[in-house]
Amino acid sequence: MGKGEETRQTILDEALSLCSRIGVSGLSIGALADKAGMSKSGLFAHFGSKEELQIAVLREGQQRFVDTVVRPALKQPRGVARLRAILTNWLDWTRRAQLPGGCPMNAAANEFDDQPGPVRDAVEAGLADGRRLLANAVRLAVEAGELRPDIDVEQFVFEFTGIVLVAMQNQRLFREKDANRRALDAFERLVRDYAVQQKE
Amino acid sequence: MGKGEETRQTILDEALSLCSRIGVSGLSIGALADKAGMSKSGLFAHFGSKEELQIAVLREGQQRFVDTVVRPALKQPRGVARLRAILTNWLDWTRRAQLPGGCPMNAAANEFDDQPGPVRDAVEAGLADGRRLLANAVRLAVEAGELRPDIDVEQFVFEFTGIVLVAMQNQRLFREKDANRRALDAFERLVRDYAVQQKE
DNA sequence: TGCTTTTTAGCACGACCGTTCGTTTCCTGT
DNA sequence: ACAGGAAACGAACGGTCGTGCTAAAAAGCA
Repeated sequence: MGKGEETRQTILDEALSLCSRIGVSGLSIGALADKAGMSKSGLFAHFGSKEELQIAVLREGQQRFVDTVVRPALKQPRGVARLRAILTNWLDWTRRAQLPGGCPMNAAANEFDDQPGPVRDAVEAGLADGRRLLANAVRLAVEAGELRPDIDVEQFVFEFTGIVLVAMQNQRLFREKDANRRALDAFERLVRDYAVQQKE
Repeated sequence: MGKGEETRQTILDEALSLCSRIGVSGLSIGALADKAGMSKSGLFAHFGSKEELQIAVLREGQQRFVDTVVRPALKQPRGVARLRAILTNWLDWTRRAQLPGGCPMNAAANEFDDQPGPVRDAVEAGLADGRRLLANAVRLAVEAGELRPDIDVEQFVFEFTGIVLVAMQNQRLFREKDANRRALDAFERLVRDYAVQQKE
């Protein structure tokens, strides 16, 4: 890895942590350059525009999400266990990934849902990736015989995502300690409803 | 209502619609003054600081939320019907309230959850109000004999909020037409699980 | 080593930011 | 109609924004 790639990576690390606190649009090149210990223009040269920087940061965040949430969950067997692992990993992935300010992608989704352009496209693509991934895990649970074959996968993903979103809001805004427990309870209820009939 | 109050109100209307698109922190006094057709300093005088403006906007948004979502739902009888009305009103309240850019309070919740200060406090207080209100409606449904007496009210509110959050993200970011249907389906499942036993 | 390419710094730019101040215009009550 | 106060304005402030341009420094390679 050449010098360029190296500093680019440290910039992205710093940018990710900064933007987790103040958001993707709040991220400013000057402030980021200070954090990274280099000049504005030197940093700028790595990306060419602020938009490119924002997109690069989101991509970096997504990769770290995969590394922190998805990959470890693959060690669980296919089915509900893996879904549960995804949930629990997801619930505190920002802490484990050293992003004290919350999920950058989620923040970006709220900031850019009304601002057409490449950044919004990147956010949409990123979240769509997550949905596909989740849908796959649900289908595996069906194949494993743990969830009903006639399940509406998209509906399951919808409700699963809702649990994650409200848990994050509760723990981030209200600093509630039991948000994760509530999320798990909701998950178990969700699974119970969509589980294969044990006998009527 | 004196002249001052009058223009202050038109400013807040304009500010609310603007901030629904670009967020509370993205709201700039210059841009807002242009929209309102007055000078920066003239507008500024009404609030004294940007922070005060932001808080005033959030308060205005909250009142409009009550007028658009809560008040109409009170026409429904206490119980599940009223809860369902709250949900359906909530799902498209930003359209009916002429806020094309989504719920300002939710946007602010994501922007300010890491930025201590009066604005964050206002957001937290506002959302806490909503939770209390929702919890009350749930308790009325219990009293009406439609939900189990041993229900965990906070848990119900938690899951209800999750449904709303994911529905909004889906309709705003993915422009999905069936987000509302999915939300209603999820709601009915929620209610079914917590309904009084019809007979075992 | 020297040479070429890549990477970084310095500086300046126009634009916009929130805010202050002094002035002018408008409204209101008598 | 007029005085007094409220409301709006225009100009300016110190800053920061993103973005170019040019030169120096560093890195990679012969």
